[in-house]
Amino acid sequence: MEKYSRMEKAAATKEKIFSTAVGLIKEKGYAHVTVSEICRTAGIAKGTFYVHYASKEDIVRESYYGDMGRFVRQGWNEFLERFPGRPAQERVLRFLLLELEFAEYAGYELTCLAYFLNLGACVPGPSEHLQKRAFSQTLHQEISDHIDETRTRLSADGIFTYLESVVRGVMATWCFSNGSFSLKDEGADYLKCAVESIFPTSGGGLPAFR
Amino acid sequence: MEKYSRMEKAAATKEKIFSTAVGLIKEKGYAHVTVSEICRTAGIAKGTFYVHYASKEDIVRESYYGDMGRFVRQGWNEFLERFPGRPAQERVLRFLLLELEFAEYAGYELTCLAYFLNLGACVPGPSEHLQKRAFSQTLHQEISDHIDETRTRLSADGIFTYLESVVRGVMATWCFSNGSFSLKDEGADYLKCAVESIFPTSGGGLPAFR
DNA sequence: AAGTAATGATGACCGCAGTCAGTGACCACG
DNA sequence: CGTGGTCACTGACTGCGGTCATCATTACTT
Repeated sequence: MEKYSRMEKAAATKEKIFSTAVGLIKEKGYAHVTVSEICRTAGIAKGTFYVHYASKEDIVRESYYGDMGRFVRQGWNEFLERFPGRPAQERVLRFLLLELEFAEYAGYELTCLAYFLNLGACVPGPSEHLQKRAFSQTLHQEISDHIDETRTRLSADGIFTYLESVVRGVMATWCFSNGSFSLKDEGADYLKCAVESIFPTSGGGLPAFR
Repeated sequence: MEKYSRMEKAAATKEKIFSTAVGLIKEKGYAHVTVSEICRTAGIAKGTFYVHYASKEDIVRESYYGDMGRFVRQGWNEFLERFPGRPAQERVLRFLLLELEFAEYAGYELTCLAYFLNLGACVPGPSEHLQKRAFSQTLHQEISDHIDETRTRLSADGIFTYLESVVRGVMATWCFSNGSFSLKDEGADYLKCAVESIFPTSGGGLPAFR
């Protein structure tokens, strides 16, 4: 074994905890994995887990939002490349759809759980800081860029909040209903409805994508 | 003490648990109240708690959604009385607003918690059954009654789901942001936006109410 | 009245997430 | 060197939510 600095060793430990935990959770489901089991499998002490993560939930949050960020970024770039210069309505809708698609891709349980845990983070009090999703910047920018094409009283910030709220709400409904409808189809209808009420329709549906 | 039947005794015990728990939670906050403490205060054994309630969370669910039902029903009747024969858009908007108003009335912590716990009920698996909110029937009926006035591809069911999703999403955003904006003002703007995209505007804003 | 079933109530017990006082390897500085 | 301090790491421990075999009392049956 090579010689590592303390920092490198710590980083390696954290990574080992993370990958072990994600593996176990994917294999057996979040509820059926205990922190002790993660530690046993990773070959570390329980206390070490809490050196690197504040809670069991932290693992899911980091995993889910990390993956979501990658997924959305990649899908967005792909869209821009294949369909450059599309109208604002379509661009915004496409972005929002990516979020829904990721939820469906990640699966019902994880989505519900991530939503749940993130919400849990704000339950105790205003002390906790909430996950800021970097990729949301893209949507915000997109809206600001086309604010003159909108027909609404809402400001750019308002539109952003409104649209993100709709996405959240649809996902929550999906969770509440035990994932009983298709986010990609029915969910997309709702998003379309919301986006069209902000950005005027410019003829034709969405071109096929994926 | 009078002679009670078994059922009456059981009901009294359940009520005692409920009122004790709600009292303690309002006093110290959900996270700082333990089931053991509730039992000690109510003068019953821990096992008894679980005879009447499936979990600590059940208390909050029952309390929150019970209050919400009463609040919405009362507000709705009041509205119908004072403003009979209003157009569909306004009626629907008013109903949705009542849900938001209740959230603000119940306060940030409880709302967030109720949302959180309800979502938690669907995390483990599809076995759990979700709280059916009786008062939602009213909104569903309202939409069905005015389905011919709408301008959208969505069915009555779709509109219902869509609008409820928007409410949910706005509430979630409010929770995520630590209750940093006014549901009654900013939240209402979002709802208006959603309702207007379904029901055509028929002149004038909402008349003052409350 | 005697036997039996049903049900509310019990509290010792379990497994879990999370804690904390302590240990030892590493690192900066004299 | 050595030595004092830092930091990753440890695991026995705590307190919690939740369970379950059991009891006690009421209600039903014959």
